[in-house]
Order: sequence, then structure tokens, then C-alpha cells
Amino acid sequence: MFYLTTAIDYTNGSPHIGHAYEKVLADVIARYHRLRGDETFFLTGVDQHGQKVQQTAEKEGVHPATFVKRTTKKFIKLWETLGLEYDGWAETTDDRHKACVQGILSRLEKEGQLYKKAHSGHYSVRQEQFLSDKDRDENGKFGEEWGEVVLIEEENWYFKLSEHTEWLQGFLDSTPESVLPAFRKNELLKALERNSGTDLCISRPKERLRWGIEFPFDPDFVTYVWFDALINYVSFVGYEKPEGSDLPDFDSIWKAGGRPVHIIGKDILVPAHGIYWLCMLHAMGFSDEEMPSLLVHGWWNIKGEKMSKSLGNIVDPAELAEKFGVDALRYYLVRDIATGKDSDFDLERLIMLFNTELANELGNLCNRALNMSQRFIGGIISTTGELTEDDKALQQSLADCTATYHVAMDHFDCDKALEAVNRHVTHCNQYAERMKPWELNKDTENTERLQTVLQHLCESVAHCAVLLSPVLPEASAKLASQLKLESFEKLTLDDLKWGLLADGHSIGKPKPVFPRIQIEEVD
RNA sequence: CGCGGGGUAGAGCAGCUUGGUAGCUCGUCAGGCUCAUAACCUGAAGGUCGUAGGUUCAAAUCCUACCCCCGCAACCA
Repeated sequence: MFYLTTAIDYTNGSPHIGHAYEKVLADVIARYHRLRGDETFFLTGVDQHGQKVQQTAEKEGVHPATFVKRTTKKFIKLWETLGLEYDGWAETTDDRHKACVQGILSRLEKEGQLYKKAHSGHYSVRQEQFLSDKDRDENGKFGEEWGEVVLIEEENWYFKLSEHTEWLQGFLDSTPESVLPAFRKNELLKALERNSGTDLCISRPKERLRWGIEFPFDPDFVTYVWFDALINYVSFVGYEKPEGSDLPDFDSIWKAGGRPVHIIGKDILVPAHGIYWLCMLHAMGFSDEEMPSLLVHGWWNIKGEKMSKSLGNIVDPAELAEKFGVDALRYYLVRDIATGKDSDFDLERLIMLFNTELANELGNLCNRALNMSQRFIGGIISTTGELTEDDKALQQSLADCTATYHVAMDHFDCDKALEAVNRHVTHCNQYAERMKPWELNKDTENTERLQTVLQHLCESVAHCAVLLSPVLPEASAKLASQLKLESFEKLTLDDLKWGLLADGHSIGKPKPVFPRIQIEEVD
């Protein structure tokens, strides 16, 4: 079982392009694994507890529960729009999750992993948080932005994080795939060196924060939001579930097969996932082999104001999807960023990449191939002709493309995988240009040659449709449907051998799958 | 001397691990084709690879120093 999760989004506001990116990336990877024939479980969801939610809800004069229900809906609706296909949905206010968190707390407490301690420090009443020395200004004072600052002492529960950091260091050092890309692991290791020896405060007194999961053995406290949220990765796949629970079987999802993959943003690697979560799992008794792999993605930076004049400066993914189509958005989000790195979000590039790579090159290839097949050879595929060097070169190009795609996707490099597909599409267009089927059609002596050329083009499109299906599920299905590739839904990567369209196969009529995006000229 | 990322044609990026004619996309210019979504194909112009040193027969790629831009620095999700 391939188990894939995303960070769960904090329901404090509306989803933006960064949320959409992470989920689309995850969906693409999940669909790729299904295409590989792997049994796949894809979990995503929302993080609903914590101080920020409580504060925002109070500001709006509603109960936190009402507030998070409202924001959660926005996320669910967006995922539906973007065509996400997830197998599990995590909401941290779910009773099944709460029970799991409480069960883990109780067990860790029994095993001596937790302790209670008083802490005194400077506390900002307005910001509702403790301040440290780095919050002081150059005069050593706490600035205006903190409002009234008082010295208070309070008791809290702590998790013995420091007892696990040595193990963590060793695990990271010896496991290349523990954190990807490699430079992120480097960053994590440096952070670990600096900060070992500190334990993690995992409770909040109820006078300060009510919106959280109550401590099972100390009802004056609720659980710190990170300790609560991180557990979603195990709670929603049935970790220590009670009898009769409708959650899935934990062992078959987490432990059978390779490491689970957690997709997260670079902002929550240190310390939350890279330190807290891995140490929590270790404390819970997970072995090194059972540790997840953290895939850390970068951020989309939003371009400056110039864009807003001509194109409206839209960063709401729902609006983008409506305006330019889900295909264009999904394609752009995994095509124009190297996984792990940052990129600039640029609408002109979104439009350009859709128009050139999908509409002009692939869409047009499909259209011209099907159209000629219909008009010149009655839409019937024939595979019996003799092969020339050009035909063999095209078949080789496709084989190379598939191999490159495979390796790239296994390394989560969607951009490189798509580039590989594009290279083959270009090869096909060049091939068409050199073989000139429209010339061959002028003389019936050339019929067999014509059939072979068109077969090579149609066959190529069929393969491309399958390869692109993780990124563009709907468009790929349309391509397959025009080719009358009935087995499309069931195909796996291993089935991608020459001959998807058998001799005598009858293809359908062409209809543009990627209509060009017209750029509106706005003053 | 906190940590990390980056500085490569007009724009956006790849290449750097494993040194060896500097590559891709868009844009520009000039041709070709007509099956196709004003799509496709061919060719051309355009780069002191941040700066300065060093290693080497050879450096965008390795080493050293420096300059500039961006993010992060734990109880805040």
C-alpha cells in the first residue's frame, strides 16, 4: 500500500494558491501511483483547533465550532473543483481523532514520556502568547505591538522531546529518503544541532485556551494544537482504533509497503514535522523502518502589482479554476515549479504553458492525427505496414519518454516528467512534418505507408493521454475517448507498450480538448 | 562571523553531485508547410554563466574571499 498524506490546512481563513498547490501535487502523485498499479491511500483534511481559530471566531462573534464548519466547507468545495481524489478526510474535531489523541496522551503519560512543570515568563495579554528575549526591541523592551506584557507563572504538560533527538539525528543521517529534497534535510539537521535539549510544551491551560482536545488525565488543560494536529496522520487511518470503528486497518495502510509519504510545505518542516512529529512517532514505538518520508515543497511567490492591471491579479484558486479551467491550473501548478523549490506565480506563464504545450502541441497533434485518420483512411488503424528508420526513431522516442517519465515521477519531479512527454509530442509533430501524410494521401499507391504514419501518430497520442492522466484526469479521458481507447481506465504503466491501438481498431472523431485561452486586452 | 536557498541571452528556468564545444521555454527576426485549435516545421540573432582570486591541459561546474536578492530562526499552524 502506498500511503500519502498532505499537511492538514488550518481553518483560519480561505484557501489560497499555496493550499491548492500542495493538494494538487499530492493528488498527482497519488494518481501516478494508482497508474503504476500500486494500491494507494491518499489522506488530506483540515486542522481546526487552536488559539488563532478561537480568536478569529470570537472576533466574528460565533462559536469556534460554527466557524470551523464554515471554513472547512470552503476547502472541501475547492478540492471538489480541482478534481482531487482522496481516500480519507481528516478533521481534527472528529470524535474518532480526539479519542486517538487522548489514547496516545494517556499511554505516553503512563510510560513516563510526559511530565508537568511550572514555567514563568513574559506574557502578552493582547497576543495571548509567551514572549522570549528575541521579541524584545533594541532597547531590551517589549514593543507596542504586544500591548500589556505581564510576568506570569503557569503549569503545563511537557513531552520529553529531548530524549528522542539523539535517535532522530541518527535516523536522519542514515536514511536518505527521510527528508526530501536533500538540502531540506540539511537544514533540519542544523536546526536540530542548535536546539537539542529542550522539551516540548504540549498543553494549554483552559483559562487561556478552550478550543482544543481536553487532557484525558488532567481536565484543566487542552492539547497544544500541533500535538493534536500531527496525530491526524495516524488517527484517520485507524491507529489504535476501538472495536467496531469504521476507520481503515492501520497496519495494512502504514506498515505494508514502503514508507508513508507526508507532503508538507517548507515552513512546517522545522520544527513541527521534522522534529516534533518524528520524535512523537518514536516515542509511540514506531521503528526506523516505519518512519514516514517527508516530501518538502516550496512556495509560490506572488508577482508584483504590474500583473493586476492587465489580468486582475487573481490569487484565489477557485477563481483561477473558473476563469482558466481546472486543467490549466493543475497543469501549471506542477509544471512550472521544481518540486522542493520556490517559484513565481505568473498568470501569463499559466496561459502561455497551457496554450503552447497543451493546446498547440499536444491538442493540435491529437486533432491533426485523428482528423487525417478519419479523412484519409476511414478511421481504421492498421499496423501491418513495414517500418522505416523514422518510424523506429519515433517508437524509440516514446520508449525514452515513458522511461524518463517513470523515473521523474518516482522522484516526485512532475515538471521533468511533463517535459519528457512534451519532448515526445514535439518529436511527433516533427515526424508528421517530414512524413507529410497529406502528400501521401494524393496517391493510392502510398496507402499502406499512410496508414503506418497515422498509426504512429495515434498510438503516440494514446500513450500521452495515459501518461498525462495523473495531472489532467479529465482531459486525458477525453483524449482516450476520441481514440476509443476503451481500456483507458484500467491501464497501468506496465501496459504502455507499443500496440495500445490494435490492428483494425476504429478511432473516433476529433474535437479540441484544450481550447486556447484567449488573452483579453484590458487597458 | 546564526541557518538555508538563489544570482546563467529581453523574460522565466535547467545544467553544478560524477569538470571537457552553454541548453530549454516564451519573446524577436527570416523562411517553409497546409492535415490541424491563426495551430505545425526549419533556420537566425542574442549570454564576460554576480565579482575577484586559486586548482587544472580544461571550470557555469571544484576551492577561497567578497557583493547582492529571498526565506527561516521553536511554543506562532
